[in-house]
Amino acid sequence: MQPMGWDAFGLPAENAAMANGVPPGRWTRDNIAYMKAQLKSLGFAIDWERELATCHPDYYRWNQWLFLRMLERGLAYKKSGVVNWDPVDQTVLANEQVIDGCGWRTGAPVEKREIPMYYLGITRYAEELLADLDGLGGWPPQVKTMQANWIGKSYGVRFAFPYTLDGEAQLLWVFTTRADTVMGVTFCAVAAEHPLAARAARDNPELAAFIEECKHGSVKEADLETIEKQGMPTGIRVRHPLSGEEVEVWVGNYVLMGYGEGAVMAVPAHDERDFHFAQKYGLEIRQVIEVAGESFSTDAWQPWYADKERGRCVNSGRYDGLGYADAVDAIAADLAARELGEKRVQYRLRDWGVSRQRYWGCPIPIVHCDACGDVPVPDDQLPVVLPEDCVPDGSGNPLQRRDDFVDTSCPSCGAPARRETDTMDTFVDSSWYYVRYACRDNRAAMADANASYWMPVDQYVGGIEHAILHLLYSRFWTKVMRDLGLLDCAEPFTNLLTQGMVVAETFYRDQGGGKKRYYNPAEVEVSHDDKGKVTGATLRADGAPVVVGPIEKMSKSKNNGVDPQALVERYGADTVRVFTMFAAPPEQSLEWSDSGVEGAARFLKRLWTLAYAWHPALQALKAVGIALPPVSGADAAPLRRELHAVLQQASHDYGRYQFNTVVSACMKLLNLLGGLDHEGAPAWRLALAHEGFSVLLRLLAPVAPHLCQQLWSDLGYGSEILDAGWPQVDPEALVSDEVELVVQVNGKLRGQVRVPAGCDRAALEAAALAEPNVQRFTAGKSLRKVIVVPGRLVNLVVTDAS
RNA sequence: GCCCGGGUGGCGAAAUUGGUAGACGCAGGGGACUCAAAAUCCCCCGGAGCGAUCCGUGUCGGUUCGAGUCCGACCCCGGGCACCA
Repeated sequence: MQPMGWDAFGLPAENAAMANGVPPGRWTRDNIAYMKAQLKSLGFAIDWERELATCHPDYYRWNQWLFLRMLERGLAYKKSGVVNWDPVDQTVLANEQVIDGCGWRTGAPVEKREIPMYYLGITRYAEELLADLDGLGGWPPQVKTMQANWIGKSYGVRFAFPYTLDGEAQLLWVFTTRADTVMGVTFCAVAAEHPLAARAARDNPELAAFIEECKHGSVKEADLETIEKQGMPTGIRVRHPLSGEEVEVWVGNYVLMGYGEGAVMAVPAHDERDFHFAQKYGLEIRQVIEVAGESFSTDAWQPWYADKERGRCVNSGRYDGLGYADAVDAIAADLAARELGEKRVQYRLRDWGVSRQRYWGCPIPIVHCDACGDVPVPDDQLPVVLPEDCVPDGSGNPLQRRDDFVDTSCPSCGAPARRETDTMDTFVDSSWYYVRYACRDNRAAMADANASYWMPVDQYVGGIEHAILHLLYSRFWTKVMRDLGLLDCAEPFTNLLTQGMVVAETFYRDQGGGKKRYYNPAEVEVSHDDKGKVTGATLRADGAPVVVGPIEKMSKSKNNGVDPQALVERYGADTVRVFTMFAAPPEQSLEWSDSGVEGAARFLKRLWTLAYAWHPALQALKAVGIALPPVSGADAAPLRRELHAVLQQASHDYGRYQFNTVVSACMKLLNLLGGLDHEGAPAWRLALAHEGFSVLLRLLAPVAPHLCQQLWSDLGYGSEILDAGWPQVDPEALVSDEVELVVQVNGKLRGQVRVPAGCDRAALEAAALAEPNVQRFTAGKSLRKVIVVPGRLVNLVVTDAS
């Protein structure tokens, strides 16, 4: 069970409050008391207020302390940032659609806002974060691939286009990974937030309007990539650094200010996006790369236009004939000679903006003073704590209206000053909680020798949705703590299991104005057609229809979470655990359904009944202290072979976290034991049952601990199943003197043969050819080849006799 | 749009990583027990065919003695895309 705190993904207490009808987002002292009680009733032996909760003042203290250490080292800094801003809509208040106890999800289009923000310098660790992925052998490869792509190391050239503006010589810097195409530049494009765009807009109202329009879009990469590419010329011209030709600067809505220089060179002939942009606005497309045997046309884009491997420079003066690598070298050297550029390694990764305009988060420990500027809160005044009785009303960050929080004095000069009201991203909280668990009692330090002793975490389990952000932030935070001498490890998690999402249907009604109200699956009656397809859904409360939305991961905002508590109450925890583990392997996403829970209940019931059927015989055996005879003989051998084969498979599957087939193995063992007659059983059968139950109970104990512990002691194996040790495969039991092989003819199954275990190839071939059904397919053909897969099959390759 | 996964019976899935496709369950059908029902137990259960056999792992193509598994193209679904956390 995952330890629970206030963040580290989802506030359990908040969910509990919502489930109990407490209006979400009304964070009053009463609610907090209620939530504490909820946590206690859920059986968490955590005094969360004193110890573990990541919102606890003592945890905030170290968030803030480390933030200040980063600030001292320039690893945290303040700069202007562009964020998405949900417009506040008071009418939503009535609908109780809430996010984060602060902002209200309105469904209205977002605006971009430019505000001062604090950033953490994760990009300084980009190289190490990338390189250390190689050492993470216990991580799923796809997670490492995702992180590597996210960091996005690329080799390129940073160079400048000189220009003169307002009588001053200036440089427009750009970055490109395709310097070999630089002679094909026909224009440049800058982001709407670029200073050059602002300067040009000063005497160009049309451009100013366009820039204003760009500000209304989203800053999300997904949206930027899918919007229609739009642009407008600035009228400003810059000089090509190599050819000296003048090229025009455009403002493009697809250029990101936060990435690279906020400006790009455009080579329409060899970049697909530039190509379409140039086509749309009638800009020049100049071919400077050719591939032998292909012909270039400005009519339509072809993938080879961007081919780095086969391309050669043309129409590029002295670079003609060079391939990609040589051309980049030559061009970079020439740019360097003019002091207008150099080779540069670039990362896609951006610094981590941690400022949030929300109430519920760790306060950023800064005081704003008119005289001294932004002053860090001194260590001895940490932590800066949140007022607990704040009631968000949907009109922005409520901290801004709390004078008792905001009004303070400057730590430097003592004059009246204002506290920063932005709080930290809650990813900060989740970046090191596992470190704090190992040294939670230490009031004097963020981490100590205990933390270093326990770290790194041997086995971390989390949802695949955290593959990039949370897991990358945690790795970064660990490296920062190491560099500050707080930890002696460089990576937080040795082994990683990424669970698939539990997904469920979403149900909603449109509230008008793009707003939606989501209903929990428990409140909804779903109708199906004969094939089991969903045909519609109605709300139980009023019988009127609701819209069936897409199947998505369970979340608060979509209100599609399903609480297994009802099942636990009806069937017991062991049954629900067996059912859950049996449903699918943990890495796979799973659409939640109750069907099948009956099967799990039946299985445990059968196990219990069968164990007690054998109970008197096994007890009697124990009472007289007879040593069990070895399980041997012709009757026992095949059964014991099966027992150990299943055990081998189950142990293997535990090793790869495939718990569904472990449960399946336990069911097979039960079926095997159920086939043994316990009435007046001979010694070998008693011994086999004794061995069988001991294996089955130990395999199942991690999944159904209560029942297995009880049976373990009832059947007289010992007092604690936890101390029993893992069952071991007996290699002798697996040995068989006969094997059954499949016979194929030309790859198609035609028969089976039983042969002695040590049978040689010739005898095997003969046996296969002798099989009557096989002969039907080989008669009159000539045998070309015989393929033998030991222990599995013989494949006879035949052709028509010629 | 980009990155990462996935697609197998009516349903959840398995196939020890290129070697008998559908293990183990759920649902369904039939039977036993019962006055009856529940529970329990037994049998059947991908499609076509009396059968031999043929077809079948999202679609199309390829490699191979042999492909759910490998390669190429495409379709659909899920996760992430930096302020949901």
